[in-house]
Amino acid sequence: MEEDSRRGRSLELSGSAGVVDEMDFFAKAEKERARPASATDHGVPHLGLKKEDPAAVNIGFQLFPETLERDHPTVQQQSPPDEDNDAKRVVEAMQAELARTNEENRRLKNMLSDATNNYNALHVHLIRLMQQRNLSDGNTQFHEVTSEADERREEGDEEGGAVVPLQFIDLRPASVVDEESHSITDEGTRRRRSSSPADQPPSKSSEQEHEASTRKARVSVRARSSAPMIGDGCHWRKYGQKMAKGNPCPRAYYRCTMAAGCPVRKQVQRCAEDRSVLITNYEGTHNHPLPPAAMAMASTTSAAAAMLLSGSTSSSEGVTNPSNPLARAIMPSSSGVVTVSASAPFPTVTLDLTRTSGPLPASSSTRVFGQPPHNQSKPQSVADTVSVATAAMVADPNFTAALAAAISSMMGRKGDGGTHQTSDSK
DNA sequence: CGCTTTTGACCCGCGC
DNA sequence: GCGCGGGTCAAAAGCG
Ligand SMILES: [Zn+2]
Repeated sequence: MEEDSRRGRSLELSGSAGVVDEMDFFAKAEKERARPASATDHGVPHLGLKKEDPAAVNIGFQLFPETLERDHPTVQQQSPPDEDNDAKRVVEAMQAELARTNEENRRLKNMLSDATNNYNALHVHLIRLMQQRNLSDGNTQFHEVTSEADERREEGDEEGGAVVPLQFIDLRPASVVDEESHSITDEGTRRRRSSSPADQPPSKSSEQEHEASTRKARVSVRARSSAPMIGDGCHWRKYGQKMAKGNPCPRAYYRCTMAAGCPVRKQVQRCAEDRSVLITNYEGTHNHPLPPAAMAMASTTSAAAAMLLSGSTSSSEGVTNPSNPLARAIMPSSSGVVTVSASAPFPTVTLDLTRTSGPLPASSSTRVFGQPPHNQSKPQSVADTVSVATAAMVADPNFTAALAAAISSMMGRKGDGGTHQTSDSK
């Protein structure tokens, strides 16, 4: 009976969930409850951003103060103190300067978070639009979408506030989407242990089965980090650990505990050759709002997947073209290498942050390969591999640059140093 | 106290 | 049918 109840629960979860897909990523959600730039108006170009209540703004990215301060050299006074007064004054001056810098830093941080949130919302929206487009009439021009997105940006921010209420994109292939079937009999449905066959017989419609085969996209993140696990804004409970066969490093299994029935699972494993590389595999769909920090990655990856999936309809060309707005949209936030492949039963998005170079992300490249899981017109061949050197960030230099900088800096230092906090590891 | 981690047992799909 | 290997469970141990 236990197992039965469990099964029921899992079912309930997937069913209750709006059925969305996504995954989270790092960024520890540290509540910087600090007072935001109070009266001071963000002297930054507002990209149609709306700043909501400061308290809500908390982002994971932490740009280090050092950087900023370096930029903004504080008052240096080499001359030895002739008098105590002088010295004091100097100190005071420095303190003041410091305070100011801090303040500015904070402001920037907040702004960044705002931008991120907004961006995420927009991002998601864009993706959704894309999918709809692709759905309605297969391959359309992306231009329209682009313009729409732009408009959206100017006005859009309803969701841009704090903890983005809006869920994630469901990147299920069109075939599944159009049929908005609700309860997803997840593969997790299969439960074992003991036997209480008294339960209802598994009556699966063929469609459901089909969907099951489609499964959800999986996301794997490769990042350099010596920490046991990268914090991604969610709480995870470890439920297992196994030794990989040809690999001395064990693999750990986690489950999301942020919400009662979050079916999201993830497995963390260390790369065999390069111990400094941590491979995190996400799978499943959160049924609760994610912290903004997590959202960034989530939307990015799912966006990538969506692009692949939907783009496949109109042949890979659409995806290949660097001018593809979607491609551009995806790149900015992930200054790494995104690899999407749908060869497996389920599409897989791979975010590679291994070679995250410090400076600006002009070097991001997207690699897409794979085919739609089920596409009658196309052969299931291994898939063509397309490489796109994305001339990313064309849109908003300011915004994008800031975001990129924040991310790269975060990863550069923290990741390498092996300090990727484990917000949840406790 | 409520939570997470630990850890051996167990389930299950798959190839032989 | 059997063995294997990946994945999961759950009881007990830890921890703040
Ligand atoms: Zn979750």
